[in-house]
Amino acid sequence: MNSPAFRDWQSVQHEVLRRIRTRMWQPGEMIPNEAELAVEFGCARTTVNRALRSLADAGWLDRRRKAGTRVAAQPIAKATLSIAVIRHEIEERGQKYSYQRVARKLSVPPLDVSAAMRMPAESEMLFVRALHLADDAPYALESRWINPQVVPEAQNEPFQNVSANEWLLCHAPYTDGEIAFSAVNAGTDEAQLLTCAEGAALFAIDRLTWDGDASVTKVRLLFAPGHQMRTVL
Amino acid sequence: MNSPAFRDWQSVQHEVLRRIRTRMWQPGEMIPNEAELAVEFGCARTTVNRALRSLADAGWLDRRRKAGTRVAAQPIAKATLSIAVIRHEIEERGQKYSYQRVARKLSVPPLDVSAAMRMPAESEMLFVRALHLADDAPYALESRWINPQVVPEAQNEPFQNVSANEWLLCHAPYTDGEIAFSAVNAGTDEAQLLTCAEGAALFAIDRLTWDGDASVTKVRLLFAPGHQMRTVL
DNA sequence: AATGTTTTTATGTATGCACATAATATTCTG
DNA sequence: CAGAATATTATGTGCATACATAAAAACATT
Repeated sequence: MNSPAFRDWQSVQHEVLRRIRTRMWQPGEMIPNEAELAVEFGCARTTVNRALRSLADAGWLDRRRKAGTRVAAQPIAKATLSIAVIRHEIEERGQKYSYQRVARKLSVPPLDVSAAMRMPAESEMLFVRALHLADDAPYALESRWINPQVVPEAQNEPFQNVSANEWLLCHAPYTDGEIAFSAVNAGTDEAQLLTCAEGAALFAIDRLTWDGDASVTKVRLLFAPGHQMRTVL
Repeated sequence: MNSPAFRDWQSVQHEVLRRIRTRMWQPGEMIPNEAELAVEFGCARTTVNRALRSLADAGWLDRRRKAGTRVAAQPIAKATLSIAVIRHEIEERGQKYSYQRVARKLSVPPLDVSAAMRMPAESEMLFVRALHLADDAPYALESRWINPQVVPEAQNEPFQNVSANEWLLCHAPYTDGEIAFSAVNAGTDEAQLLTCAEGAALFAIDRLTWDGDASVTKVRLLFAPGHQMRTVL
C-alpha cells in the first residue's frame, strides 16, 4: 500500500491532485494534516507544505491555520492564460509574423475611453491601430490609446515597424492592470481589416494598464474569427 | 542607505519588485545572485529564493540555472480566470439564480463531438441542455455530452432541478481537462433560448474533461451577449 | 447562557546545511 | 584548433529545527 515513496514536492503534489480528481478526497472534505501526510509520504513536512501550498494557490485546496486543509468545495478552476506578445504567439505556432500599421494620430478619445483611463474628457491621446498577421493572413487587430503624459517618448515613435504591443513592454512598465475577455460582432471597418464578414463573432481582449494611479494605455485586441484561447485545467 | 532589514520573503519580494518597476534593474538586465542578495538583505538564501521564485512565477523574472536571474525582457502576463460554478457566479453578483432544463436525451452525438471525446462514432451518450438565468434573464446556455460508460449514475439523474454543471462536480472524477475560450455567432435555436438576435456574438467556453484516457464530459457554455470575463494582471 | 481568557493546534515561514541539476566556463586531447 | 572531458557555479530542492500566527476549542468568569 505504502510503497511508491514520494521524495519530491512535485510527486506529492501530483498524488494529492490525483486523490482530489478521483474524488478519493471529496469536495469540501478535510484532508489529513501536513504532519500526517509527511509520515504517509515518507518526506519532511516542509515538502508536503510546498505541495499543498501550490495546490491552494491553484484553487484546489482551501487552507486555514488551525482549521486545516480541505478540498475546495466549489473548485474554482483557475485557468491561467498566458498573454504573450502577439509576435511570439504567432512565431510559436511556426507561422510567419508580419505587422501593418493602419493608423496613428493624436486626438481626443471617445468619452468611454477617457473615462476608463480617468483622464479629462478633452485631453488628447495617442491613438495607434495596427494589424498583426500570421502567414500574411489577418490575425488580430490592435486599437490602442496611449497616455502621452505617462509615456512621452511614444510621441516620437512612429509605430511603423514595431508594434505598440511590443514597444510598450520595453518602455512603459506598469504597476497594475485589468484584462477582460469578451465576444463582439465585427463592425464594418473591423470586418474589412480582418477580411471577415461584417457581424462575425470576434474574440476580444481589452486591457487597461496603470502606473500607480495614472493610466498608461488602453487597448482592444480583436482576433480573427475562429480564434481560441486554450489551456489545461 | 543600508538595509531596513528585510526579514521575510514578502518584504524581499516587494523590494525586488520596486527595483524592477523603478528601472533600477532594467528589463533584460542580470540581477545579483541569490547569495549576494541574501547578504545585502540580511537573510538566508532560502528566503531570497522564495521571493525570486514567486516573482519568476508571476513573469517578472527569468531564471536559469547557472546563467542566473534577469529581469524579464518581455513579461508574459499570466491572467488567471476563475471558472466558478455558474450558480455561484450569479449569486456572487447579488442576482437571483434560476435554472431551466431544456433537453435531456440519450443519443448519438455529432461526429466532431465523438471524435473530440475519442469515442466510437455510433456510441450513444447522454445529452443535456439547460439554461442558467440571472434575475430571470438568460445568462448562459449549457450544452453537454456525458459519457455514460464513465459516469453511469448520470443515467438516473433527470437534471431537472440540479444542473449538470453542479452535479458533475460532485459525482464525476477526472484526471485531466482542457478549456478553451472563443467567440461564436448565435445560431437560430441558441438565439431563441438566450433571447438575443440571431448572429449575435456570444462568448463561449468549451470544456472537455478526462478520467485517464476516457472522456467524461464535453460541455459548451454560451453566454448571453455582453458577457465579460475579467481579471487583474 | 453570554462573555472573556487561555490553551491547543495546524499552517506559515525563517534558517543552516547538504546535495541535485543544468548550464556555462575551462581544460584537456587528438 | 575543433571537439571532448571536466570543473565551476547559480539555481532548485530536501530536511530538521525552531518559532510565529491565526483560529478553533476548552475553560473560566460574570
